[in-house]
Amino acid sequence: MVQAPAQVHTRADEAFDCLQTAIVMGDLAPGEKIGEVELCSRFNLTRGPLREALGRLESRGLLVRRPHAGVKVVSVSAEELLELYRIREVMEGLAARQAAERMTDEEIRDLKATLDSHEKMIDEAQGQAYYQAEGDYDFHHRIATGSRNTKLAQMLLGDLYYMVRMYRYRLSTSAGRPHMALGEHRRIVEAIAQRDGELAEFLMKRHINAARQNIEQKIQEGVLTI
Amino acid sequence: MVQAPAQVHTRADEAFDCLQTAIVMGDLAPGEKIGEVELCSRFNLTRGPLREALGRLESRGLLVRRPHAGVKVVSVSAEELLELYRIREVMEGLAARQAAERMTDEEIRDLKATLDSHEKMIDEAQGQAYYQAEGDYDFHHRIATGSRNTKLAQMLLGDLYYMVRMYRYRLSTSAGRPHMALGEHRRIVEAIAQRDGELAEFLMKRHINAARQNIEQKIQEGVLTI
DNA sequence: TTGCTCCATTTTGTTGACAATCCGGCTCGT
DNA sequence: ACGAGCCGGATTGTCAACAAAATGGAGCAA
Repeated sequence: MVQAPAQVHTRADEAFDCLQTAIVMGDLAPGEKIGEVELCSRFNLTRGPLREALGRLESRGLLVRRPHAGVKVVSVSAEELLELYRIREVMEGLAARQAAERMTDEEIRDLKATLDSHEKMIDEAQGQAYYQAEGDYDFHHRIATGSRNTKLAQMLLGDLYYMVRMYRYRLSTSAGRPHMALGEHRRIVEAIAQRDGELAEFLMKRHINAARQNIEQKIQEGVLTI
Repeated sequence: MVQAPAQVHTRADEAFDCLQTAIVMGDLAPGEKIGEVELCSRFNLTRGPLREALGRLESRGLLVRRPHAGVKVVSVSAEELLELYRIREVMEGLAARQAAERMTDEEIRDLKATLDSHEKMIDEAQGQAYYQAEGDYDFHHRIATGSRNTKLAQMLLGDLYYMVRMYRYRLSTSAGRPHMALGEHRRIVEAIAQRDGELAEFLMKRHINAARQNIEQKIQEGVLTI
């Protein structure tokens, strides 16, 4: 979807991608228990590759599987969603620090350009928070890969983001935050451009902390029901 | 092995555990390419469950798989091992902080008792750094679960520790560090007992940072060849 | 009526065989 | 002699049928 797979030749990879996007997009509701044969008919697969993909998904924590009892999409509680942001805070803080130390000048230029395009998108489609959500993901994606920390990027991109995005589609970010978030992004990039890792880490942690508090507030207001 | 699986009924789980421990213990050398049928005969399995386990292992980053070309155990470079410690630093720092806020009094008592038994083990089998390594793992394991952060514990226990342990068996920790590490552990537990999350986080980060520097130094000395 | 037990159906777990793909060695041409 | 193309063997990916286990309902007893 957003992360173009190099080449998906095998059926199992195909099944994996299909299921993953289906879960993230909400086509498969959290807590929903699904039979293997139904999934096979829905995605035109046989059970062999499907089971392999199921194993991968389970290992990533997107679904749980009880022996002989079937699989069901994982349902994350409000508390667990907030915990996810706590993890993001420290991990992306590290990513920002390492990105400041290791990103190439060209990557930093691209990053700035990305922010410019995000700003245009926000201005054009104001209120359409969806684009902001995608843009936000794009920003954090670049920082993660820019850290040159293979495992860190793998954990952020492969584990955390999918779980977060799973809820992004449901709870489009609040109206006021896109502009604020963009400003925070700009300051982070500035710190990276100045190769100030410590500052970049601090700003990134504060940025994600703000996002978490935003969600927390909405939950307390009863706007968000998870 | 060290983590008794609740109940491994399915063959795929069995295969997963076998392969995982085989990789961690070094029975399957990093970079070694292995055929599916050979694995089947070695662990008395059929290819179905094996492939499912292989998918899970790949998803966890313990082995890589090229379509139609076979699987090979992942080989981590020295730089990547150090990067792993950087990730541990921030994640376990968070775990320590949350553990200080959320562990029950009983869990803290158990944690102290664990340290006492570690001390005895170190005194009895001095030089035998192996026990220390296991004890160290046990300590960090308890902190991770004590954080009450499901995903955090899952990522630490399911992803990072296995990769770290993969090298622990090869590069038994240096002679002097066990005693020092134990002292650091004690101070961390003290901070947790006082419910001082901030201090616990700081101490844990410094503890892991020290371990990282220890490894880094040994690599530069040429003692460690990875 | 309520609870338990037993049974049948459905679903999962497993197996072995089949088809597609890649790697190594060989032959042939220049 | 050296490189390119080709073929055979082996290995992986896929499939459909078989066996085991659990859920749900029906029947019976209290």
